[in-house]
Amino acid sequence: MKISTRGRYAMRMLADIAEYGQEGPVSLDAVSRRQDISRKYLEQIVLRLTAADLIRGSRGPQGGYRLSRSAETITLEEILTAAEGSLSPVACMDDSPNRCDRCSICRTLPVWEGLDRTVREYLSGITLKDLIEQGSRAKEAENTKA
Amino acid sequence: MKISTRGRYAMRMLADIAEYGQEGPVSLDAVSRRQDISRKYLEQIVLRLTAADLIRGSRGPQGGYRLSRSAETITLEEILTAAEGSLSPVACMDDSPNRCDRCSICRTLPVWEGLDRTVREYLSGITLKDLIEQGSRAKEAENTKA
DNA sequence: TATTTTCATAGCATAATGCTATGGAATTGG
DNA sequence: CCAATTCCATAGCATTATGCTATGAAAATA
Repeated sequence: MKISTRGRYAMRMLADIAEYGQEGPVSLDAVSRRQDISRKYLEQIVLRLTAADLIRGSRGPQGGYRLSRSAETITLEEILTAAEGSLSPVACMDDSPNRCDRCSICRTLPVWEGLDRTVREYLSGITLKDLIEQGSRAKEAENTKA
Repeated sequence: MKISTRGRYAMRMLADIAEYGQEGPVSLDAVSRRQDISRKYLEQIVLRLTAADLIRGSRGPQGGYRLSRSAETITLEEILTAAEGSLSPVACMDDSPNRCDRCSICRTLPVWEGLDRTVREYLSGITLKDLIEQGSRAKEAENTKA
C-alpha cells in the first residue's frame, strides 16, 4: 500500500513547476536543484506526466515545463495515476472487464472497489493549488470531518 | 498502491476460518484446499496473524486455527495491517516520531496523513463477518454515500 | 510411538523500484 | 550556422520486495 518515489517526486515536481512557473517554463535542472532529486530520474518521471498532458515541455535554452492547465484544476488523483500508472489496490481491477477467474465469486472484490473509490475521492479533492498553499486543504478536510 | 497477495490471502484465510470454524479448529490444509492457495505460503502468512493475536493455533491431529475474537469484532484494517506490516502510504510515517529530514517542511505529508486516515476509516468499517455475508457492507457503504 | 498438525527459519526465482548512462532532437543566442 | 541548452527516449543495472518452496523442528493426539 505504498506510494512509490515516482508518485511522490511527481507531486513535488509539479508543485515546484506550479510555484515557480509563473513567468516562464521551469527547467528540470531547476526542479532538481530545488527539490534535491536526481535530474535523470526526473526526466523519467516527467515522461509520464507529459504523456498524461499535465505539463508541456519546450526545448532549447530558456526551455522547460509549464502546466497544461491551471493549478487549481489539477488534482492529486490525476498526478498519482499518471506517475504510478494505476492507483487501484488490486491488479485485477486494472483491466476491464476483470479477467480474474474468481472475480464473479470473489467476496473481497467489492471491498477493493470501495477502497479504490474512497482513495480516488480523497485525492480528487486536493488540487495542486492546495498543495502549494501549505496543505491547507488537508487540514480543512480534517476539520470538516470532526 | 497495491495490496499484496499476503494481505489478500490473509483476508481469504480468515474468512475461511470464520466460516468453517464453528465446530472446531480449521487446519491450514483445509484452507489451502478450499481457497486454492499454497499451504506453505499460508504457513508464512499465518505467523503474522497469530503474532497479532487475530487467530490462535492448536497443534496435533484435529488441530488448526480458530479466531481469537468473534468475526464481527475483527476489522479488515486489523487483518491487513497484520499481514502487510503497515498500511501507511509513505514509509516515513511508519516510525514515530517521523525521522525524515524534510518532514517539518514537507507539504505533502499532510496529504499522506489524510489519506492514511481515510483508508483506515474505510477498512475499519468492514468486519470479517461482513466479508462472509456476501460483502453486503461494501454495498451499504456505496448506498450511504449516494 | 507414529501421525498430524502448527511453528520457525532459510533460501531462491521473478519482478518492481530507483536510479544512471547514452545519445538523439529541437530551440535559442551569438 | 554553430554551439550551448534544454527536452525526449531507450537501455541498463543494482537493490529490494514479492511470492513462494524446503527443511526441520516441537507439540499434541490416538
